[in-house]
Amino acid sequence: MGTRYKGTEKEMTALNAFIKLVRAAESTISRVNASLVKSNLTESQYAILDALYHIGPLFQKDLGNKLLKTGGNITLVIDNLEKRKLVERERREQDRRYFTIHLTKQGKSLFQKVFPGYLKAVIEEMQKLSKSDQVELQRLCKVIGLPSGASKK
Amino acid sequence: MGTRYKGTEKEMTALNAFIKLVRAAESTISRVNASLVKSNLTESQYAILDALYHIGPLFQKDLGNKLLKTGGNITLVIDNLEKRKLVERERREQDRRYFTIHLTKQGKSLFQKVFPGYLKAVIEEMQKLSKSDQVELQRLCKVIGLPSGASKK
DNA sequence: TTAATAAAATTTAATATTCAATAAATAACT
DNA sequence: AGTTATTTATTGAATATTAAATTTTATTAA
Repeated sequence: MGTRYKGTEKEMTALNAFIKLVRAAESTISRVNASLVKSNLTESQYAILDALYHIGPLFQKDLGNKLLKTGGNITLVIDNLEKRKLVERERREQDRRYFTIHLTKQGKSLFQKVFPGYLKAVIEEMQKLSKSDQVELQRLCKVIGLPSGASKK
Repeated sequence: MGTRYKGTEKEMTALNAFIKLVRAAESTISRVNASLVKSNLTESQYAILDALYHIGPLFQKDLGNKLLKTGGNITLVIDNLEKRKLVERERREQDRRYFTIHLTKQGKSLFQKVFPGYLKAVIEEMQKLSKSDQVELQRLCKVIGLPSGASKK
């Protein structure tokens, strides 16, 4: 496993930690996503429905920030969701640059149908770790996820 | 942070661990990938050059398995690398279904130019954690990354 | 040996993703 | 007011990604 590169111990530790982190995330995501196949939702589409359901209507800009995606990407995924009438764009009258995206009745209903299976898949993945290890993983990932130099004032 | 969903403690722990894992991986990847911009390599292209450099020539099938990508995807990324003359396909005479992919001189040279910066970026990311925490992260991710039911005989 | 099966790679169609350029609307400034 | 700058969203071009169908080659079975 890990890298074949032979370097200093410090390099090897960092490289192996990075590789295992990325692998763990990617393989877990792909298994969890299998729960979305039945409803013909992609991961990106699901992520948007999830945000809208649990947070409420959002601007495209906010969705992009939350999901770490570019504006162009959000535009297209919203387009595809809108074609299926799962979400709607609504122009904001106070500031017409914004579109508020909200779930339609069908979008809400589809999400409610899909979420339990998604949650179940996540739990199945995470239960490979004890509860305390899951908490430990949260701690480590929280640090790693911070933007570089976040500790600087 | 974490999910807005309100469920049982077990659900919340699993969901938050999953979300933080995915976030940590994605945000780290995007920062590390910034080191590839100068050389006009995408993440996928870099991953293939890396594998070929550190492991040696591989069949497309092997690359797909190693990188967790489909055959169709590998075909296209190899196409794009081949256009830039960074890799070459070589038909295997013993079994003409296979192509051996190997680095060209230019591919090897480009990789050698890019790798130090990539490694530096990885180290910078991982040094947010102490060495022992990096090792701990490896341990947790190794478990998480295993296929579900891997413990079953 | 022929027929069926399997395996590696390619192609096609659909969606995703980024970056860069553009359009439209608002905000800020003189 | 009028110009400039900023912000949100869209578009276009390039690459990525998957799933499913197809092609080519090799293996197995009858």
